[in-house]
Amino acid sequence: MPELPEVETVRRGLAPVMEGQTIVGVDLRRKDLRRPFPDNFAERLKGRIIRKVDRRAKYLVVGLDDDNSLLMHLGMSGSFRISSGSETDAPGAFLHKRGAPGKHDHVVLWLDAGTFVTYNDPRRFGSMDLIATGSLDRDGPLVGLGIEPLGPDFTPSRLAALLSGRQTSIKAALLDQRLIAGLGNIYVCEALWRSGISPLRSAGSVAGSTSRPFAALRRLAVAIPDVLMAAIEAGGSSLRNHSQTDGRPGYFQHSFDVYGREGLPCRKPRCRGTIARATQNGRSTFFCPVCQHSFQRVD
DNA sequence: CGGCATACCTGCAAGC
DNA sequence: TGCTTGCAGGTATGCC
Repeated sequence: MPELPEVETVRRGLAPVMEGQTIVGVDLRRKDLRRPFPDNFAERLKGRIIRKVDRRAKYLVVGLDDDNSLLMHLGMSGSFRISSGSETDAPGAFLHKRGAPGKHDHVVLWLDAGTFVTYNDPRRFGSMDLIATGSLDRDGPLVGLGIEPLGPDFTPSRLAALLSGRQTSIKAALLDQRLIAGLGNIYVCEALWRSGISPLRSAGSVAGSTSRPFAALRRLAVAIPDVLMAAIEAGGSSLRNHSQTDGRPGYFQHSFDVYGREGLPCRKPRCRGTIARATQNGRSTFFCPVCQHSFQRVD
């Protein structure tokens, strides 16, 4: 998936075409993604006016005029496509016009401006839920999510407090959505590389104390929002399954500094290291063993 | 509770 | 060329 920058890029693509629109038709092409769709999902969406398209961590939060919110997660391979039909088209007509629907087109929303918003997700790790907007902090998938790495709460002392005392690796801690919500495997690797921190170190050893965070922690607290914002500015990143809402294949994959660069030279100025790959918690980690120092390992 | 492995699903690239 | 294998950005669950 799409990590935070990709979801934000999708949000920016969807908001101008969806906000203020009425959902006049819903084509549910299967009964579930990762989980079943909510009961009467299509019926509950039909006729609703879309107020706002927001984002929380990696979730899209679509506020509706009946005070419910449509929560959508793109999983590993979800993407949206926007296309235009005509006012007299029904959702089915759109599919006929285009010939056979795309193989993994699971949901089509038909908006009253004649726009079709199609959700495609080959691996079906995505999800869609309807939750009362007033209960989002008590009910549904947003419950328990950690702080937004681009939000005002994301400060060095807050980050130190979240990480201090933890024996798990800094890599695993940054991936834990209950602590910080929105980072994924790519941007954790990138942020640790920028900060010169080994992904193998324990989270607690990076943090220092809340009142006096270590220098490495302070570098990390800068690198995380920096790398996310750079990716958003670049249009979000895209690997093989992700695409922007207009169908262009995406964008940032050639500008990763460490992710996917095993065996290639480290890009830090004056560093002569070679990017290595390790496995942590079953996932690939890319790092430079020379400039990302490895003392206090978690092995 | 913390930390880790595993499962979910399909597509693709690499290797034989 | 065709088959098999491993790997992929996600979260949820269960086990110790």
